[in-house]
Amino acid sequence: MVTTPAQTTETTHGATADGGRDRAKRADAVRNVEAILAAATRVLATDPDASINEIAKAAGVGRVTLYGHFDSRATLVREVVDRAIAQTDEALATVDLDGDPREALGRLLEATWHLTHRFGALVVAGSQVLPPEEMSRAHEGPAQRVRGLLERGRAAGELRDDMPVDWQVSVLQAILHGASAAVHRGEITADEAPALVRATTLGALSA
Amino acid sequence: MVTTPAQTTETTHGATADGGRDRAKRADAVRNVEAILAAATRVLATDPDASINEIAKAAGVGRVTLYGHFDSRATLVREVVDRAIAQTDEALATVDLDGDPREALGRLLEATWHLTHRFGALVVAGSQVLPPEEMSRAHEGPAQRVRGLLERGRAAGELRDDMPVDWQVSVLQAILHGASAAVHRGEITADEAPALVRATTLGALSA
DNA sequence: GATAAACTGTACACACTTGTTCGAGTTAGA
DNA sequence: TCTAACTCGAACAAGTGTGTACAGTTTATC
Repeated sequence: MVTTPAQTTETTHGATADGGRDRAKRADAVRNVEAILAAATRVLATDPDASINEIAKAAGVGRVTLYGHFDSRATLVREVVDRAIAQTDEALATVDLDGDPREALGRLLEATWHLTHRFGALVVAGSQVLPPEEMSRAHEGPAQRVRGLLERGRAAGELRDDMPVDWQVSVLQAILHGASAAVHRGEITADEAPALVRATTLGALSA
Repeated sequence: MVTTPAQTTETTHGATADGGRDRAKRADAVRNVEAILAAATRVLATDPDASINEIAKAAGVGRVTLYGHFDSRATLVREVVDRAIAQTDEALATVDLDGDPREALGRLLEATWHLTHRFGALVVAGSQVLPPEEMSRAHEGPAQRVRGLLERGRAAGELRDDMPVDWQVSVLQAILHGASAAVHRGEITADEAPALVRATTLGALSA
């Protein structure tokens, strides 16, 4: 699902606020917004300090065009982080978390791995421009899903319950990010990563 | 062991290169160099983008004084990272890695945990200004120690050997950094961290 | 006590980034 | 076809950070 930014302020070269226009946004404008968001996601995932100029170039648009769609770098980063979290939540929503907790955890990890690898350092970029509560709130949906499954596994005696569940969520995230970093360093391949993440995480969390 | 920077270029206010002076560095200069290195370590461990100004203030010296001892921000960061790695290697050298591999791993993790928590994002700061090979080389000593122990545990059948040993080294590092981040977020305390790290890592790596 | 080493605040130059303005050209959609 | 939406390069302003120069002050060591 593609979300486009709500432009609530007038842009500098006369483009009106959404509320004031007689018709929907032009097709090339819609395409450019999507190109900017995709480029920002890609670039910020590996370099959270990337400039507006670098993002605009990666998107194939001018800086003024980017500013025509996003009020500031912070606005763009917020939009990109929100989209990533929404896509994560949406992808996790399709994962079957019923049945055996350990098998469900394996399925969850498979889905989550791809998202973590794709979004990488985006969280760092977000942390630099967004307040901590906003970042925390953004993460709550996906984290709650994971926590719910871990609670079920602990209650069933399949996952260890001698450590805080929030710590277990952190471990899961740490292993996922570590796998992404290892792929970037060339130590493992992206194909090998899911199985390694699954085996390692299940080993760490199993009763 | 304190290492001081080798000043191979003349500084702006006439201080000569080490080779050219008739006597050792003054005591207050030695003290300032140590203050700068300690401040840089502390500041960069939590904010890898910290400016020269922030580091100088934290060290209680002027910016020009800092530039008197270090040619550039990159030079300072390199020195700080090298010191951290040397201190890590030195601390690990005192850990008894003989006997039962799992127990030895527990002792290694206890020592490593403190270092990881202390140095935190220093690695990020280093990665931003140093070439990848240099960062890799810097890590080789400590990583080799860990790898050696893991190989021994694998050969003894105590640690799982169905995954690459370099991946296991990455997992160990990921869990350590994850624990440090969890302490910073207030999810666990620094006192709880060692036991959690030990239990989780042994779970993840045990046969 | 003398003197060189060391420190410091101020100022400057340069580079980069963010955000804005302008005027001209292009494009999409009615 | 017409026109408003949209794009864009150039230029500008402001801010930040890095690194250098200067001149005066302070400190340590012989």
